[in-house]
Amino acid sequence: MRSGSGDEGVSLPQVVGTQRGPTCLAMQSFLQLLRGNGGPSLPLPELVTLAGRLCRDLQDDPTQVQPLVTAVLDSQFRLYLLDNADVALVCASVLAQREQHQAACRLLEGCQVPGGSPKLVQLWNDIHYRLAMKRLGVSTLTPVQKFRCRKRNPPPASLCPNGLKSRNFPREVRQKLEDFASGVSTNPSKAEREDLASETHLTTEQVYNWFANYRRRQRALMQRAAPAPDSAEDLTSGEASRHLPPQPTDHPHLGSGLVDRPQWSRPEKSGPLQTLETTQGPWEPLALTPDLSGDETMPKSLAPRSLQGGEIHQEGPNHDPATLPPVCSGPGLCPLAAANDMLDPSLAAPESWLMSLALASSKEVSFQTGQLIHSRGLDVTMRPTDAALAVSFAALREPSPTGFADPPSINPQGTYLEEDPGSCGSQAEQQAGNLQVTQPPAQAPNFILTQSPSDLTPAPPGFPGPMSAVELGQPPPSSQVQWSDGQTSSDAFWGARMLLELSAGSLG
DNA sequence: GCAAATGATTTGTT
DNA sequence: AACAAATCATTTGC
Repeated sequence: MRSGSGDEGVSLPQVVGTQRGPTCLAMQSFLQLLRGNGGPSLPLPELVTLAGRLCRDLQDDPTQVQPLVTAVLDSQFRLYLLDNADVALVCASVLAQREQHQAACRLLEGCQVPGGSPKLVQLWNDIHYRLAMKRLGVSTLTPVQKFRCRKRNPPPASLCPNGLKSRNFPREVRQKLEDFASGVSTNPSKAEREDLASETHLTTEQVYNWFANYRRRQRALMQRAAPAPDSAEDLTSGEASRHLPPQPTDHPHLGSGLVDRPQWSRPEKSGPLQTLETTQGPWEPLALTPDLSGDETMPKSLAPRSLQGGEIHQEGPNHDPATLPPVCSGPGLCPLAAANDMLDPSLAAPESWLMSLALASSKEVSFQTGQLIHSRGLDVTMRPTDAALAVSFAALREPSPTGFADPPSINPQGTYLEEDPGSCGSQAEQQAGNLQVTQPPAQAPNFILTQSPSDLTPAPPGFPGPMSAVELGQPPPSSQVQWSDGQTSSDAFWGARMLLELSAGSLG
């Protein structure tokens, strides 16, 4: 912004290209104009414009700028000339360089630059930084010291007539962006960003940055809320043990708009559960071996692996991603709003339950964080969304009538739900209620199938026998699943229904 | 005064 | 170009 320059369309002596000579022609004529007796031989506005152009062009040349500033400050037209932003900037800068800080500040206070000037504000601040450094006897100021300096020495209103702009976006703007992130997408398309930019009066780049920061910080929040140890030493390190997961309700947007991560808080000792990686890779399979009974230690096959750049790690023969249904990620497949409504971060990681399910069934299970669960061990390919998982989890916490029990041999110390099982229980109840499932308070934080599916024939009371993919409606790659009763449901929720029916014993 | 929040920038990758 | 990650600078809340 060059407010106050106003040098377009005025025929003035050329300065550029001649400024290196000791006798700048333009400046010589300018100095002569300044010395005019009784009034300038050039109309005042043009004189001001010429002064501004000279100052701008010569500002980096001390040998030229010094006499120029002296001439301006000694001129009878000083007050007019200083209303040009470039003149004021150069003059104040020179004064500041001469350690005449007070004079520079008075000059800046006195100039009336139309519309203000960010550069002059910056200079004003720089001058006060220097004064503060001098006072403190330091060579640099910390950002906070600078901030306080600015607060103590606000720039004159004439330099920023519209007031100092807040660095943060207005509340309404942020609200709009957050609404979009939680209700539509955290990753808006270019067209959507352009729409948002015009709605919020931000630039598309600002909108992009906002969503990038949003995604990043939501992930960080999740990682902080649900630290999954990468290694044994992580479990004992101060960093890992210092921060307990914050209450999810403290973060109104936690769980809103996060489409690539599960939202549940995770107990610290989540043991063999896969670390939540930040990748958005389509799959993060985890091959489980069935011989975990009674052993709390992490099996080798469960050692966390880093997953870089969405690379797919496959360790089991049944985990060819090409044969798996597509990740539920489209808005049509995973109604985000519904997911968010049902999502409850306070529920312990539902992967735990499904892992247990698979463990007990002596089969393999692999899962991708939050979006996809694949348990071929049950002849089921589950693709619930986060919401479905939450519901599934809630339903599965019903231990006895569904054939679930607490085999201490597999998960002897309630590893998955160590913290505050009571609150989890009430949450589970609430979640289950959303699907008309009566959920008693959780009495045992861990459950497991007592038998593998192959041993479940005949099924225990209320529990279905081994289920084939056909019986359960192996999810086609499409978005609809047909159930045995003829109903169809989107695959966003069929995993939940499967588990609900499973737990209610209505399947099979 | 400190920590957290926030917007922007830089760098590297796909 | 889009994106993630790391980082910086600034602002805010306590």
